[in-house]
Amino acid sequence: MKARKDGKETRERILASACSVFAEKGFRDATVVEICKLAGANVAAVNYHFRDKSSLYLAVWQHSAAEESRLYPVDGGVPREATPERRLAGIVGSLVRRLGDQGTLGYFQKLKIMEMAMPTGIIWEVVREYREPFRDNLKRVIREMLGSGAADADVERCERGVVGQCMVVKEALREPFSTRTPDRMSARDFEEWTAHIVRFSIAGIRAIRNHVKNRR
Amino acid sequence: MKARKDGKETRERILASACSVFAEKGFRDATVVEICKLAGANVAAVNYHFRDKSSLYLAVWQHSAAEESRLYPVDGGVPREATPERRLAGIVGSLVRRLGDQGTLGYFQKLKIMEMAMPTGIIWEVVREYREPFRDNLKRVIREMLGSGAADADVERCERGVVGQCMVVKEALREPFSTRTPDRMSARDFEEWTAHIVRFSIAGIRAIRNHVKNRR
DNA sequence: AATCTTTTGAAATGGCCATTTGAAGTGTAT
DNA sequence: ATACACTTCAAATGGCCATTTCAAAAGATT
Repeated sequence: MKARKDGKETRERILASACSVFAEKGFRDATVVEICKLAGANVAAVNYHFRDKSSLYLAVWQHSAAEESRLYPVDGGVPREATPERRLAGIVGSLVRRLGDQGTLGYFQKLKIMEMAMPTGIIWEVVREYREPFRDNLKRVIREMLGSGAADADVERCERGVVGQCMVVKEALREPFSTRTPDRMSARDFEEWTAHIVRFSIAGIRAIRNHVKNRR
Repeated sequence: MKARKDGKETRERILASACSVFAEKGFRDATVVEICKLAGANVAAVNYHFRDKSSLYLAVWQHSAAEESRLYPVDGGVPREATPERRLAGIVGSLVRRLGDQGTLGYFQKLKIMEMAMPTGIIWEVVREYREPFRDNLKRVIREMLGSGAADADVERCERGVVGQCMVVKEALREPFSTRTPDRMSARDFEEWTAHIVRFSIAGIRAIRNHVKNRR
């Protein structure tokens, strides 16, 4: 009946603050007080708009996952008919460009790493839903490149390897594991990383293809 | 003057419990009460033997890092005179075998991932000390394989890629990112992963070498 | 303007947890 | 045996934080 707009506004301010605070501190170390202070809202607003901290966290994930697959599609914008090599480049480009997102999505990468390292258990469903199409797509590309002789395990290992290479681009370059500040990475840097990973991986996958052929 | 042995014993029981509890829950979510209960000791014992929770965490890292470089040397047991390819295999083998350690060290890999995702700031010094020789060694191997035309950035990217591939072997295969249970991986599985990563990476590095040559 | 509903605010509640405290217990040395 | 330092213990302390509560404020509807 009575739809007030100010309510939705603070809801979104809180969601935005929650994104950055959760990403900075993790689910456990982020406090509701801090999120609300950043949003210029009262603590009770979290209860009112989201029920509790966990549900707020879930909302952050749902929002971010949806936004991410909108801005960085799983195919990287490369058409399905393209060669597998070009499609691989599209996928890696998407993965790496996400890391450099300066807007609402750069933080989400950190959130994902944290969740991988110490699962809260709150967002399993979301992850499965948004990750499965991505993995399936990447596996399909790799399977084409490997040829018919490849086993599922071969595909899986290559897929893991590609993702692993992309993951460390930014996250592993932090204290205490590095003294570099990855926040300084430019768009050019990300392009170079993408090109590197694609070149490296294409050669790697071909080597596995050859090995598989000789194995039989 | 008066050195009692029972003191050292509970100290070590607490240290052992701390290893597993910290690895299971992370620094923040692990509680002193739980650690002590597992160790069969009183809460105050942490204060007495380690000063506080942070120092206990530090002690866990110092212990684990020392143990790790003892059991899994940075060169993987391959002599310095061996070909870079063989030395690479030694390094990757060390990295991957660590993941499968069933003893006191399997947990430490989780701890490292957590610290990478959400640094506590407590153990920076330890990480730098134990990681630098490892990275230097790996970079040296890769530089040899890349040839003299390679820039530092090329070496760095390859090095990151190799480490990234190793990292995801176990950690990324967990809920919610996978439904596999990596605890079931056998020694054979780890060998296959090692062989895969080595083959993949040698081909990748060669491709980068060729590209670098043509670039000039 | 009067009324209803949505939204906000400040303070209170209750739980969890690291750390402290001071006394009691225990091995070691004289 | 006695004294002494080392070690353990149970209970208290104090801080932090999510969540609740209930009254006040304010948009919407008539």
